[in-house]
Amino acid sequence: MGRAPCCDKNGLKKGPWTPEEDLKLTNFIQLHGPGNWRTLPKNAGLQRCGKSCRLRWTNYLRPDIKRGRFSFEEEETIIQLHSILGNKWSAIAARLPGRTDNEIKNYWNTHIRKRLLRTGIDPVTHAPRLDLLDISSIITSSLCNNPSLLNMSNFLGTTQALMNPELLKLATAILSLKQQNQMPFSKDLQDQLCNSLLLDQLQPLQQLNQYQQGFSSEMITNQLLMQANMENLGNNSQENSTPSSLNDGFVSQQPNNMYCSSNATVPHDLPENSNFQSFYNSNQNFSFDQSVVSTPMSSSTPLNSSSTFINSSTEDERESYCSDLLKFEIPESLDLDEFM
DNA sequence: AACTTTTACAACCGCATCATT
DNA sequence: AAATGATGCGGTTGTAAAAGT
Repeated sequence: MGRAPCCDKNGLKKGPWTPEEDLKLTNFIQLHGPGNWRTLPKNAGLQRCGKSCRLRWTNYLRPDIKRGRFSFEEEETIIQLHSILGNKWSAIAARLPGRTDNEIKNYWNTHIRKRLLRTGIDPVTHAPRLDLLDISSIITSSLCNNPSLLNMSNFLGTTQALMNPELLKLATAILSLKQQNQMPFSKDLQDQLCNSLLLDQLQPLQQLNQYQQGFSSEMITNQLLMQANMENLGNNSQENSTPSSLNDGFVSQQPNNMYCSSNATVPHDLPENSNFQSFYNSNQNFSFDQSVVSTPMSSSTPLNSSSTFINSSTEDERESYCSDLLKFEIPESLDLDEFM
């Protein structure tokens, strides 16, 4: 299929719009409607291409655009919708009256994405960023080599201590070599080194308040243990001696997605293979607010019609809320940018 | 106060898709 | 069926304002 340029660029203005141009465009559209974008600029007396006019109108001048700060609920909605729809900004915008796809995309990239990263959530998968840490191999190894790690507080403390990126890199490198039998040390020395890294020479264990309460810590733990066990089964049948009590106690759920809503109903229009669908299938007690996840294209019910807004919430408050939801924080010392 | 860096967001670009000829 | 044109969409860039040094 051929694709002609949207307009003749010669002599056409680019860059920020002036108030005069805005006025011309607004007046013309109010009088004649948008009509044909290609011919509009000429008819409206604008030295712009039609595409530029369309963008200016749809993203900025349209009278039904809600400007100003995103409300807390809008933000929550964006996050939930993004976890289902991905970067389908127009689809997300369709469920947020008065907001444009461009605005939501910008807000995502400048605020939400960063906040999710800070709180240890992968903004693409919406799952805890375990990918940051090749932690499963560490846990697998340490569990097998040191049964005392089965003590939960030790386990979690170790996990948190490993957030030190330098130690983490060292530990993963050593374990990687160890798994490939490429360690230039004796087995005893290897085990000693691994255990030392994990237990003895790391930072002092920190308070684990955040990990010791709420379902989220359990979910994370489950996921870690699941991964550890899976790798154990797949990679090392000889070492597959993890006590069954480990499975019994913790590997009962496998949540992939950390978001849940207290007043939950079930979306019914999701693709069969969507992450959400698989999550939902295995977690029927989790679901989403119908007001948030409405049937695409069939519902234009405003999302905020009967909801409580928290417009005054600050960035910090929002972050705090996010952390409360997720109960999973990466220490400040961990440089997330390094992993982006 | 001057300079540098970071942040926020408007605008652009190129591709995909749909409609029309 | 193929070519062409219009529009929609998502990724990226440019730049003004704010924050930091």
